[in-house]
Amino acid sequence: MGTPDFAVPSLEALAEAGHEICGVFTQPDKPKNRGMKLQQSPVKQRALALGLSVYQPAKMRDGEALAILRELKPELIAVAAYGKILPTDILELPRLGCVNVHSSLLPKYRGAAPINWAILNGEDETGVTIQYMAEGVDTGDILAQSRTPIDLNENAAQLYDRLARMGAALLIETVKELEAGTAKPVPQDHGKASHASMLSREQSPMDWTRTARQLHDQVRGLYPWPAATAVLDGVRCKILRTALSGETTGKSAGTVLQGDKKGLKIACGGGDVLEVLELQPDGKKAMAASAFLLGHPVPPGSILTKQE
RNA sequence: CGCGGGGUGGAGCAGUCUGGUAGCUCAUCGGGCUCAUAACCCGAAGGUCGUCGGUUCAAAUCCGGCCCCCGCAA
Repeated sequence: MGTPDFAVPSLEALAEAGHEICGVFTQPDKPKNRGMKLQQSPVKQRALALGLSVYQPAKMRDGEALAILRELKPELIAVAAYGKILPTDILELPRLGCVNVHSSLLPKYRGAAPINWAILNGEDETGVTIQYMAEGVDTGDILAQSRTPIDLNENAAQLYDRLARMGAALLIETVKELEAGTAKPVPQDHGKASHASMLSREQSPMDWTRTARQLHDQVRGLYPWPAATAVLDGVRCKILRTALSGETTGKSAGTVLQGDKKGLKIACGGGDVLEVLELQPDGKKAMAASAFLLGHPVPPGSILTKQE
């Protein structure tokens, strides 16, 4: 059971490992994007390509999903970013249980957007966890965990891909242990739990009174959606990539220190300096900050303010 | 028919409303200056203005069709 790109490597890994996949559950096709065209989830697309049976129940609690699962008689249910909460009767159905691939080091960052929040909070390490599923979201016993450092310039999309692959590999190992009966579930330390809520566009506007590091983390953590944003020369831009210049300045936060073909440097809170490398104006493609500046002068001394 | 922005030398933009020699910044090439330079000065090359058709003496500009890119909303 899964829906977005994150779940695809796990699906592929299970298939490659030779497991019999009796059914793939994913969210129903939904109207998305320009034109509101109906769109299949990445998991559905991959599953169909693999010739697997796909099920897309609208609800998990109305008995329909349960009926399907009773028919399929799975030994194990593996879940990765499915986007639906499974009721107890489903959790108790498979002989080997229900396991979930979660992209954080549980009990930290339970919930919807663990990868983004790890970066937003400036963590230097994260990982993936395979857990038994319990009634509370991401509260189940831990079966396996794998850690990885977060590079200072890695963005959420890059980390997302890495963790998706790590998660898939760890899932396969864990399934092997479950089959062999050697798995050792460990309860979470609930006292250390934290929650990673869904992202929203309200987190996008950059507040230049924050430190360069905080803004850098915001840019990386919100990439590619909803993305950090700033207004330059009256144009709203997604700020896609930044760098910590390492310089310091006495100018007040939000002051443009340099805005030419060599780059765009802005004073942040605490006298730190953030360099904007790549951005995307509304209605345009992503471009280097220096390219944007050729047609949109942002002279040194200008003051950037937080967008409404 | 969800809402909206855009396609102009290699890059980013102006020009379109109020048709009449296609402009700016950067990059490129040549020359100069300099101990030197990614800096500065002089000069040059480079564009079927997305595409098809219409109106007109004349269309980047006005009208209509089509293609492509992107933001929002979901």
